[in-house]
Amino acid sequence: MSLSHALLGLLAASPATGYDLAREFERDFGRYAWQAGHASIYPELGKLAARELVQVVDEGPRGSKTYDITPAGREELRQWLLRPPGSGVVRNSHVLRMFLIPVLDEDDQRAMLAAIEEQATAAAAELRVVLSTIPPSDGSPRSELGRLAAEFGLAQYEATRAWARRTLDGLGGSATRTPARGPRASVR
Amino acid sequence: MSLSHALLGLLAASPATGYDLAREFERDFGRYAWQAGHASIYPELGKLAARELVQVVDEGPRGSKTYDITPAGREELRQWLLRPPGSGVVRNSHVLRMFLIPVLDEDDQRAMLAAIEEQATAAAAELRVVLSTIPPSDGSPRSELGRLAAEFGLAQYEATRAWARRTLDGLGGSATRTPARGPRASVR
DNA sequence: ATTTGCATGTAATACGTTACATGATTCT
DNA sequence: AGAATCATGTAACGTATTACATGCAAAT
Repeated sequence: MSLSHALLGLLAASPATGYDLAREFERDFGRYAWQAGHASIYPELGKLAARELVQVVDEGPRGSKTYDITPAGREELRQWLLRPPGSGVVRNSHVLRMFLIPVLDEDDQRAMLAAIEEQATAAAAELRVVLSTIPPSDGSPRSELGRLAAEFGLAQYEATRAWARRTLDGLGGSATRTPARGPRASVR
Repeated sequence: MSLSHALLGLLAASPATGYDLAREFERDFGRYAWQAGHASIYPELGKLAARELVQVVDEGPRGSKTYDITPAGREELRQWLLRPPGSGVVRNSHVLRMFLIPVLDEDDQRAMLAAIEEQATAAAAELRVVLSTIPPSDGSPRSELGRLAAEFGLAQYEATRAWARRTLDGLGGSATRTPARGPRASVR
C-alpha cells in the first residue's frame, strides 16, 4: 500500500496539514504518481502517527494539525525507496484508453489520437511554464520535488505526443485515405 | 471504474476466458495500463454479462467460459473511449518512487537514479525484442493492441531513461563531487 | 452579511487483494 | 503416477470513493 509512502514522502519534503497534502494530490503529484482524497488521507495520517512514523508538530487556527515525519518515518521511507522495485501498483485510466485504440474503427482512432496529441502538447506547454517559474535549484526538497515531477511529466508528455503523432501517421493522412484494414465488422 | 472498460476492450479485440484475461493483466497491459487479479475479473465478467455488455459464446473443457463483447458492449466502450478524458484514475507506485527521490541524500539519489536508468534501459531493450516479433501490421486488433502497448511502453521507457540520465548528470558526476546542497539534516 | 477557502472528520458503499477451495486436463 | 497448468469461484479483509456533516477564518 503506497498511500502511506506518498504521505511520508511529502512530509519528508516539508511539514504539512492533511488539507495541504490533499491539495498536493490534486496537482502534479496526483496527476502522474498517486491520487488520494482527504477521506483516505486523514485516517492514514492517524495510522502513521500511531506507528510513530509521523507526528503532530503544530496545531493551528481552525483545529488544523501540522504533521511532520519522524526519524523512524524517514528511515521507513528510505528503505521503501531503495528497495528494488519489482512489482508495483499500476493503474492509469489514461494509458488504458490509449491501449484500447485499436478496437475502434479508423475514423475514431484518428479522432482519439489527434485528441491525445493535442492534450499532450497542451500539457507539455503548461509544464514548461511551471518549470520556468521554479528556480533551477533553490535547494529546498519541496521545490526539488515539484521540479522533478514537472520534468518527468514533461518527458512523459513529449513521449506521448510523439507516439500519438507516429501512430497517427502510420494510419495514413486523412479520414478518406489508406483503409489498410478491412471494415471493423469483418474482423470478427 | 475502469476495470469493466479494460475487460470490454480486451474482449473487443478477441473473445477470451476469464483466465485468458487474467494473464493479459499480468503482461504489458497490466504493466502500464491496468492491473487486476482473477478474483476481481470473474465477478466483473458476471456483472457485465448481467448488463448484457458481454456474453458467453462458448463453454470449453474444464468448465471454461469464453466471453465475447456484445454490440451494446462495443457501443459502451466506444462512448467511454471517445468521451474527453478529464479526470481519470492515476496510481503508479513506480512513478511515485521517482517523484520522491529529492527527499533522499545525494548518494542515495544517485543510487536510485542509476537503478532507474538501468531498469528503463533493460525494459526498453526487452520491448524492442517483443516488437520485432510482432509483424508490423497483420490487421488483427489483438496484435495491434499488443503492438501499440509495446510502442507506447518503449516511448515511456526511453523518456524515463533519458530523464534519469539528465537528472543524474545534474547531480554531478561522482559520489564525492559537487555537494550542491547542504547535508540533509540541515535542510529541516 | 455572504461567500469562498481552510480544515477535519465519519458512514455507507464499492472495489481490490489475499487466502482459501476445488477440480479437470495435459505433460513428463 | 505426479506435477504443472488450466479454470473457476468465494470469503475475509483492507482500502478507496462518495456523500454527509460540521465549523472557523478571511476576503469581498
